[in-house]
Amino acid sequence: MSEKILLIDGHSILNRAYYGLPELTNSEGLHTNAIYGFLNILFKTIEEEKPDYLTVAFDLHAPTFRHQMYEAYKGTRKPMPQELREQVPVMKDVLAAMGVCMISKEGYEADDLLGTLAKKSEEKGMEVTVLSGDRDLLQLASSHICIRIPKTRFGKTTVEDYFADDVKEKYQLSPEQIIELKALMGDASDNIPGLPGVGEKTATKILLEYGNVENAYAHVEDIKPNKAKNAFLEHYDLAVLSKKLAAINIDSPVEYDWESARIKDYYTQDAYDFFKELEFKNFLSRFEDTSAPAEVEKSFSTVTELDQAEEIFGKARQKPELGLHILKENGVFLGMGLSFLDEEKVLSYCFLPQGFLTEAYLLEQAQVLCQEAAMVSSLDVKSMLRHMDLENHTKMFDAGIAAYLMNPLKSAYTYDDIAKEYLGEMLPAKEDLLGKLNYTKGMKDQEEQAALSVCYMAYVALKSRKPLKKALEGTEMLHLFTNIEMPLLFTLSEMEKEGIRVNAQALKEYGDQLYVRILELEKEIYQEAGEEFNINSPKQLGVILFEKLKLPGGKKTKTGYSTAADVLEKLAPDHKLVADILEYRQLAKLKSTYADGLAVYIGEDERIHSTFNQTITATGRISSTEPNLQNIPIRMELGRLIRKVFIPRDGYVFTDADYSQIELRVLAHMSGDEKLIQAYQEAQDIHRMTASQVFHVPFDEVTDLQRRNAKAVNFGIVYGISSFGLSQDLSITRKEAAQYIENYFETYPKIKGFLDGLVTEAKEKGYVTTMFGRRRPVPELKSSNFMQRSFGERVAMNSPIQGTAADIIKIAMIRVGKALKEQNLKSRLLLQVHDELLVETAEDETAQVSAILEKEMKNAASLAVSLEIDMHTGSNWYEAK
DNA sequence: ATCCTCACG
DNA sequence: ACGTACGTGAGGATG
Repeated sequence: MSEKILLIDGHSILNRAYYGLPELTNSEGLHTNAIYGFLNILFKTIEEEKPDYLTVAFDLHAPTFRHQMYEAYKGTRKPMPQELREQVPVMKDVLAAMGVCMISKEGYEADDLLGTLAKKSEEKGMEVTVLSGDRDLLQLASSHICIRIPKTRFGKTTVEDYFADDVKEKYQLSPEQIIELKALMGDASDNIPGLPGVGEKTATKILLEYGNVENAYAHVEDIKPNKAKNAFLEHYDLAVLSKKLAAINIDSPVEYDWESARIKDYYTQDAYDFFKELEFKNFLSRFEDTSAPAEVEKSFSTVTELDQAEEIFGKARQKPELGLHILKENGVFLGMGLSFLDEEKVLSYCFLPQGFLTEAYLLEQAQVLCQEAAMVSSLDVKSMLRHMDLENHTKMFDAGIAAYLMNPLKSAYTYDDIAKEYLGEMLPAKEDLLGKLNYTKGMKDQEEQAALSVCYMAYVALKSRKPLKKALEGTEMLHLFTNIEMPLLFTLSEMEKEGIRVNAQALKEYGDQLYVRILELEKEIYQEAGEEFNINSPKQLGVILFEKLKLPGGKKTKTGYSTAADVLEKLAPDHKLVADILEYRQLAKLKSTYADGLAVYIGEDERIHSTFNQTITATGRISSTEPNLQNIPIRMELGRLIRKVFIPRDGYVFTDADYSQIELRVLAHMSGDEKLIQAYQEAQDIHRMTASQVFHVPFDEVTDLQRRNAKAVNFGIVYGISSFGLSQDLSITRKEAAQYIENYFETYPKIKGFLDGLVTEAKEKGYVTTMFGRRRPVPELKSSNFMQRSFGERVAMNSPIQGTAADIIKIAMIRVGKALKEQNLKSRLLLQVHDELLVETAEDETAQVSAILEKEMKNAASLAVSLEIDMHTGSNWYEAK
């Protein structure tokens, strides 16, 4: 069998990969998507073709012989974007580390080198594959030279193969005629001029008839489309030049030794280090044998036998420090990871619920371990607490929360990420081990891999504790972690376990009522529109409103017309159809998200147990999911009625307390603006006071409009003021909005200084902080994009305010929970909605609960202004607000 | 999977 | 000139 050589057009493939793949960077901010894509295509091709030789050709910056021929050739390719340019030298280094042969030559393009090598290799009797994104190369195709053109679209790569016959089939022309084709039609991307008015169609026709440019010119009078004939007469010299430009030089003076291109083992240590640095985890698995041995010995094993398990648990109970993870998916227990240090060796086990190793037994053992160990670390302590009753122990360490505090912008805190960042170890991620399988399926089909993943979780939890603690110390967040986040975790766990009672019957009736009206509206809308369509489809609705009925409003979103409420509201007064659609939307939302949506979460205990997530938001707030109980309607009366289905257990009432303008008070404190502080000390109605001071009118003469405007400005300040945003909100001009803002800053002079200071600080340090030291990085401030940068500025202004308010209510929650227990009350904290706490209060404890809420919420932080709350009791959530 | 819309603070 | 208010989660449509 003849030998095979693979030749690659380096820049062309990098280009393809760059534009075909989404942006990708490693932790250092180096762009890596082109390199990643290149390697992907390289590995894939090598695996498919199994070549004996490999060479990558790169262009140099030096001018080529084409420049001497044609002045305009200079401007050729459009300039490379910086994000791609920076990847080129790294790509070459990676290839060098892999021992891949590379060539380039002054005065010649990669095409010419590839053409020369392809032809020479063919002469030596080899099978040749040329990999390039450039169709120019098709002229090289023969029965032994295959041109492969990868196409990357939406992350998927398909490859088109061209031997000589394939070129003929696709273009009706021989490979050599591709040069003629280019000469006639030109190539914009290569800056090759063509004949005006001659495209691919005409060019192909001419070539089928006359074979080549010269012969066509000889018969120029017969050339069919008059336009082409004239173009030929006028610009024949141009076509001849273009032909020379398009022709690949297959006789470049390259010195090339095939032996140096022979494929060796490219899984070298150097390459491994590179892949690690670039964070190409998928590729690292190719380096099984050459991977660096870890410093500490590790062992990962799966346990399914009772006697084995008992021995391990016995050993673990002697250990001071454990890593633990309980794996549950969709409410099903799938396994338990346990890790500890044993004679300089880290042992990690995954216990699977099989035979005598029942779920109950394993969880019981886990609880015992948690009670007896001096320190237990886990990636998610709260999920563990679901299965066990633990007092608020200070010996628990939540590595997920620690990693979140270090960088709250990540979308997840997985063991492989934490290992990479805090242990410097590259562990295969869940996706590497199981692909797209979830753990439930993974445990069935790939038990070993899934179990290994569980081992890693316990292992990373154990090992990352100290580095994470160090990192928290170094960023002055250890106090925040130890005294706020960790205790809060226990409070949140209790809230989740407690749940909130919901009247399923009432909820059903509410939904049924909505449905009656929805059907009515649907009928009317179809009539008014003159046809039936899906009202829930913004696309279809846009066509009906703005094309069929030609209502004003035009385009707005990328994909078509905006049908958002603020757009429709402008049309509603004049068009009943639009008003009906708005009402329909409102009802449909209430029914799908709330009436129907909540019903499925009601448990056997009549209660809904939401999950409160502590590691989601960028600012430090908590979030609520499955279901979200932090966005239950209240602003519109019809929606607000839903709150009547949230009821306390028998013999209890609800006590609801919410902070009054906590964010504005935080702003007053943090800025130290005396005028705003004073305003809070004097007035109950801060918005009226603001209006009075900003618009220079006596307090009692402030009009409703003035108050409304002042309120909007107050909001705007907290959001990171911009005149545009304010103008949108108030439907005024930007100029007017800017005037309001200016007046505001004149009235409260220190606010501007404070907000500007936050932006400056963020630019200098790269992050902003809350009163309690919580950090939020603001990488957007470094962006070259104006929009992104402006966003960064608003974030820098808003996050310390929103985040400090979040810190304060977290402190209040911990203290309220603690006080309820210490006073031996039956009442329990159920929900937190950012500035509001809801307590299920035993009827005979209402006074104590009110006192606790009042005291703990008001005293959670000591500010220059007082923290005030509004408090209500009621027999359901509607009544308690 | 991603967009649009809309519910809350 | 750019094209937005800050922070979330969920449902439905659509590719």
